[in-house]
Amino acid sequence: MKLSLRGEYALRALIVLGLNYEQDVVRIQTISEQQNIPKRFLEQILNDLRSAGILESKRGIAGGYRLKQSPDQITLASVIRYIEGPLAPVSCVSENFYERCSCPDEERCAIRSIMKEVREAIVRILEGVTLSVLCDRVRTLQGVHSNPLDYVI
Amino acid sequence: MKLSLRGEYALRALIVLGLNYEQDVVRIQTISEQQNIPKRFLEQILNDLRSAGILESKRGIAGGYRLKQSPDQITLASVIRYIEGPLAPVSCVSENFYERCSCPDEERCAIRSIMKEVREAIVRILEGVTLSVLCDRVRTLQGVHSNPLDYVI
DNA sequence: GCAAATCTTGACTGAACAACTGGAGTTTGT
DNA sequence: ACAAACTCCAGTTGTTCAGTCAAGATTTGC
Repeated sequence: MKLSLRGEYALRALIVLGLNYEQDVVRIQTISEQQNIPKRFLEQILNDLRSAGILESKRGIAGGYRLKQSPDQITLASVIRYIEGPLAPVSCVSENFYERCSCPDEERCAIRSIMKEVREAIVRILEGVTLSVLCDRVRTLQGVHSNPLDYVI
Repeated sequence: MKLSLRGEYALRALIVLGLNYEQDVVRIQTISEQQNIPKRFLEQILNDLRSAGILESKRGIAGGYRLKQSPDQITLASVIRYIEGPLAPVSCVSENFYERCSCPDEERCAIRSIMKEVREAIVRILEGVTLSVLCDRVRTLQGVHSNPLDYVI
């Protein structure tokens, strides 16, 4: 698993929206400025998260994005799977993106058996961390502020 | 961490050479045919491993490659770091390939703290697996053969 | 109804990387 | 000297990454 900038931006944006959960929608530009993410690029990413059913949007002059799912139902694993693809280091050990690899005997492949362990370890962590856990961690790391949009992630 | 074909080929080749440790050199072509790896590509990869000090080569008509280090001194972590780069999912949590990321406060970044855990888990596994462990696992998975070059990895 | 701000969609680009392929050169054993 | 092997450099093809741009659709305030 490798997190590209795209994935990192997605997580940063989700945290902003998570801290603002059940409030009004947040504008792309607000997130873009606050998190220093190129606006056009962020547009794409948020749209992808909307197609994934994680966000919902409101159009027009008072428009913006908002979480559709509850923060404690959104795991890092699911977000990263959606944005980046497989969590496993090789796709022949991936559950969700399995692809056969070129080795002659997959069942008895020693490399594969190690990579399965790696995959397990990664999944165990990322399935366990929800957006609400992440937001809590932000609050802990930064202390309590009055306005959630002030958080530096 | 994501293992590209290049990295997978490197590991497969190393296993062949590991099973043949302290024997004669093995020719590129032998490894290529046995493991179904494009010869020219494998050439490059073995050369890289030689520059890394992991392999040594012998030129000429009876030439080929051989492990330079002992199999129990070669960890998967070191091989993958050399061939692929950082093990960490983002380079701002990498020990060996650290790069600052774009978030405003790295020390208090919640994403970073999760990614550190992921990195730790990956490293713990891959530092613990040496080439000799891997070769043992191949022998276990496949039973004992007379000729090490017969192993299907 | 109109303007302004916002999201939506899709195409486009430039750089980097992956996975090879080719060819010329060098070393070595016989 | 010669052929089989490795070494080194260069180029190719295709894909992904990280954006950018343009044009369109939607909503709201006035």
